[in-house]
Amino acid sequence: MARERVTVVDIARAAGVSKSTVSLVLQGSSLVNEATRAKVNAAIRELGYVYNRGAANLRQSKSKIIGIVVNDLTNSFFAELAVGVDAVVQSAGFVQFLANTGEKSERQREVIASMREHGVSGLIISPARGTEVSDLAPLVASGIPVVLVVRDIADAGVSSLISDNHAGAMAAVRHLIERGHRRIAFLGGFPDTAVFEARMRGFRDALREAGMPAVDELVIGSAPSRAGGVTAIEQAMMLKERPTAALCFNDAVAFGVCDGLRARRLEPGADFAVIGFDDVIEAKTAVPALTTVSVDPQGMGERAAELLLKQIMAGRAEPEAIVSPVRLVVRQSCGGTVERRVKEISS
Amino acid sequence: MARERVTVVDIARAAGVSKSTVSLVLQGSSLVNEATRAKVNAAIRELGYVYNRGAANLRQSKSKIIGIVVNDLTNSFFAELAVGVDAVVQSAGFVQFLANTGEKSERQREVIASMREHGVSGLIISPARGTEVSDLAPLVASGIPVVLVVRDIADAGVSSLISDNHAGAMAAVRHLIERGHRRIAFLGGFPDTAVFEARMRGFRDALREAGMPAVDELVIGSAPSRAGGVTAIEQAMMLKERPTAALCFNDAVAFGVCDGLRARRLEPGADFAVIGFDDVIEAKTAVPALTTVSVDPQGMGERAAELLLKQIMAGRAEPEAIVSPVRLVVRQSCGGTVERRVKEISS
DNA sequence: CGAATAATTTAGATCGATCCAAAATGCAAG
DNA sequence: CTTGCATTTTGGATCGATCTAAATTATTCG
Repeated sequence: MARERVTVVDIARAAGVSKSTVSLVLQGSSLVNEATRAKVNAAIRELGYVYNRGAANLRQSKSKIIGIVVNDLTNSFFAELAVGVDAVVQSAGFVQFLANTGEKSERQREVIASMREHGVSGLIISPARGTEVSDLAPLVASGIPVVLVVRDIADAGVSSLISDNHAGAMAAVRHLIERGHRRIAFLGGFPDTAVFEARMRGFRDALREAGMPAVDELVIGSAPSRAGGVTAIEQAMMLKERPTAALCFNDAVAFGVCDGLRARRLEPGADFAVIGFDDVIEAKTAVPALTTVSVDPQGMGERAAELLLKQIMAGRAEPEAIVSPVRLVVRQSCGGTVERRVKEISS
Repeated sequence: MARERVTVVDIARAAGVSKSTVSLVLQGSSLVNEATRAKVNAAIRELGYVYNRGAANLRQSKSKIIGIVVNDLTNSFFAELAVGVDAVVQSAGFVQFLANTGEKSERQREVIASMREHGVSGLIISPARGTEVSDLAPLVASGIPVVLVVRDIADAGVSSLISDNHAGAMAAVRHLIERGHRRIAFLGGFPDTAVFEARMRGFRDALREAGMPAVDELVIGSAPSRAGGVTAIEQAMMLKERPTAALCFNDAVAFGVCDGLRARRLEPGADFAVIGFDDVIEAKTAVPALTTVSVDPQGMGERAAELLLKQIMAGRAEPEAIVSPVRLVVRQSCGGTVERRVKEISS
């Protein structure tokens, strides 16, 4: 196998036309006669021609590649985000370079550089923890469109698409208060991130609004993972005055909290109210189904991709900062008996 | 911003040398004098030069891109697989094109074609359901290295890396029998897939080995998801003679089965033994921790990537069919009290 | 039928790097 | 101060497509 590459010249020869004509056909130009177009297409099929996008890009100096870099692909939130991006991007005729940084900003620098070398025409980035404006500076200076998702970086000078973490957290806590809870914990997440900060502020503001004190020992950070949730709830249950409900940093933490409760023979939902954040797919089917603030990761990926494509098409666009509305989906884990009751929040 | 592209010629001019010399420096050639190398590197930094890999690829007719196409990225098994591939591939200086087919073979055809046009130098494919040899034929005919993972396709003429599904299922069922279970179900998965077939065969063979009858009504297919697991266990518990244990098609199904059991006030582990398949990260931290046949998705991704890279380097390699060993990790969900007892199976 | 106009087709330069063969330079020995 | 050999550097062709401007062919019409 592995025979010589078939090029436009080969198929031009086979079809008895010039390579220019072949190029026209490849681009679906209307300038070319039906009969010749048919001849050329026949030759293309005959010789098993494969278009060389790299060569075309070189001449046109633009590509149909977009890059997406995520901080943790093993977290299904980000996997779903990537799926959303992929769907939009593919149907626009682009392909995506996907890289996982695993929260390491060194690797993030490398992969962004690598993507630039490959000539991506736009980049969607969910920044690694601790990413600074200076990490992104050379990229934004180059003028290629960038959309930040999930985590914003102040003054980076690029578009961003984040969810309304503050409003979501407030709505969740209000709901818990309405149900009669008076000792509510905020569990999980790394305290030095903007997302944590926003959700925690929502938590605090809702308590203040209800005239309830914010007890510091009820805010317990941890890794934003299932395992982190287990340790956070364990710590919470060691307190003299235990909480009766918790808003969790994200769904993974919430699942861990449920696990940890069961390990102490407490039934999530019945004995202790748990609310998550993100609404990953498993949230709906878990038992008990998880009450959570729905961020719709896949939809967010789609919107990020659309925003990026818009900017790519427009050439030069003003950076937009979009805050995506969020809604509380009440399921069983917060003691609700009402399935599928949905509260619209917004912004 | 968005100024003119800086090319080798520009930096050659700035450094007062020829573009050939610059090219040599870029490739880290030892032919070039230390002093000039320094001058060139200075100019590169000064002008903010970005290497154009596309142009280089054109001349060298080889790229540092590998493609990975997965059938369902929202399944964390495949997300982890992709992470494993990414890790190896990145440290070998490659980047990965990742595409999600969502089990649609039409989309699979498109993305494979697109990747070929972009000149990937190798492809790792976890085929969509119902992929035929003919779907892959043009690809393998082109001679570019391909590694099939997770699902093999007979006679495709390419390398494959699958887990030892048969041995894994047998070990799991043997374990359940040792614990005294006599009515064991096989739950979840689409019956028309090779993976299902292999795992089910292992299930049957272990029963036969123990002289136990294989009861058809105890084999219940479903979607290979958490939701599918819920419906499968519900169906199983409707039988007159209920099972006391189940081997599940994969971990997602197993989690669903646990959910379904709880919904009936049965505690997985204590009241009913559940064994999964794959060993996704959550298996360890779930409560009860899931006994499962460990496939190590991330490790599998790494090995697939290594195999592919080997073939790319070798130019032309014989297709290998690797069956990756698998081990039963006994945790709590099968009623075990022994934590972290590990049985090595193999093949 | 020939000029004018419209519809097709094409030669050759070009994108940004690599590679080859050949030229330029440095250095040691005679 | 050459000659000979090793070390560096370089011009120009090349990869496979696109693009421009111009050439060719077809069609219309007075």
